Amino acid sequence: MKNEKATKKPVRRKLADIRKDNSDQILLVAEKVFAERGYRGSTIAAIAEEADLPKANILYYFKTKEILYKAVLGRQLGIWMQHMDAMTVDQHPRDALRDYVRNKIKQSKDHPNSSRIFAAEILHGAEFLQEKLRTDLKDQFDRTCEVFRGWIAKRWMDPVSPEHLMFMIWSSTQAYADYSFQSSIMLEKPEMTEEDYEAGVELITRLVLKGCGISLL
Amino acid sequence: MKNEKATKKPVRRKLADIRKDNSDQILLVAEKVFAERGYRGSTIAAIAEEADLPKANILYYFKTKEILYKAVLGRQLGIWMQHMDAMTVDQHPRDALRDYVRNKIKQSKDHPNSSRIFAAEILHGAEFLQEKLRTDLKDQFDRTCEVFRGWIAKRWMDPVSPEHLMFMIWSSTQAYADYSFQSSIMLEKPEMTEEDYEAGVELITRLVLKGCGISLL
DNA sequence: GTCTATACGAGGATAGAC
DNA sequence: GTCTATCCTCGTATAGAC
Repeated sequence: MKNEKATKKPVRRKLADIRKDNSDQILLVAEKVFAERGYRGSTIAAIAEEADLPKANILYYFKTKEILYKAVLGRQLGIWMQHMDAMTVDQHPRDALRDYVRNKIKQSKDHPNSSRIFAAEILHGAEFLQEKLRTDLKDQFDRTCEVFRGWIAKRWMDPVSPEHLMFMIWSSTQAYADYSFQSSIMLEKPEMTEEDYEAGVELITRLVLKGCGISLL
Repeated sequence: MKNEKATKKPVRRKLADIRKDNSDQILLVAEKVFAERGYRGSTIAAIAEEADLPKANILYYFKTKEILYKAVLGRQLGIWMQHMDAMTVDQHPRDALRDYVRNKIKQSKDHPNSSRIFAAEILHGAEFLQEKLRTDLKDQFDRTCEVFRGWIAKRWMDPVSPEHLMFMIWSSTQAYADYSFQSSIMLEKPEMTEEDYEAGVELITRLVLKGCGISLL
């Protein structure tokens, strides 16, 4: 066994574990900072301070700021897409769409930072994310559009454009993360409540279902 | 022959006009750069280069980068809100909402930069815009919600939440500017066409009207 | 593996010539 | 009103002690 002498820790932890814990912690903090201030607005110093570590330590784990940012993006892509997959052509669109809208808004509530990072990234041309959009997201998008087409073929919903329906659901649900600062100002409260999100779910579900000719019951 | 007044412009123009022309030109270019790269990502050098002027000239007209950015924001707020005002309680919601959606998407198409600047600003906490949101936009928002309530009272539409309906219309129409990079990737085209915007108008109008119990005819 | 000190470059802002 | 040269701060990244 090598390097046994090197460990000063009383607890026996593999170096790989320490590394993973620390880099997970950094990723978590970086996600928050990037979401709040954007890629260029975020400084390594700010991330370091938030993580309560010296600057150099951040760069020990992630060699450059760009590498760290891409790591954050990559980690979030799965979270961001995970619910699209749940819709299948065998389900009735009433249930599938209702669940999707609910889950997507719940995600906006629980992980607003993932959503904001993606939104900012796309807004500015998806410089770092373009390739993943063209592959991962595009595949998922096509599969989901295919499900919508299946429902239309079964006469379970009206023949609306699957692509634009998807855009509408994405944007209106994401708004509950991306524009929540604005929404809470309009609603005159310090921040959105559970009831506000619930009202959003209800309204969007209603518009989608009735709009596509699917009865609500 | 030495052109005796070569240093001066041959056309007699007031200094005030020169100033206005130049600052207008700078604002136009700055709008583009800020939209593409965000506030912190934009450099005065980049704006100067795009405007084909030296750096110092930009700062002669706008003392600081922040002042320039706020000028851009202020200039766009009107454009961004102008169509909300057009909806009145006397109109039938079928016509008013259809026109609003159409105009809002047209705006996303014609002025994508205004929309992107606002979206980025709000995403990151509306640091520079918060006051204007609390006053100008909030007032307009309240008036429009009041119009919706009037329609509901007249039984012209179902009793849906005016606030969340507004959020839904804002976000889904704005997406045609903010997320157009993503949308065009999903649609597998270099950029969105006239027909794509038209399909968006149609889908959103349909969902809003049918969703609120307003007949389409 | 952790941290201090520092090199180095980018970018905002200013002085002052023309 | 226009522009060159320059200052200076801030932020990334590295070297090297512990």
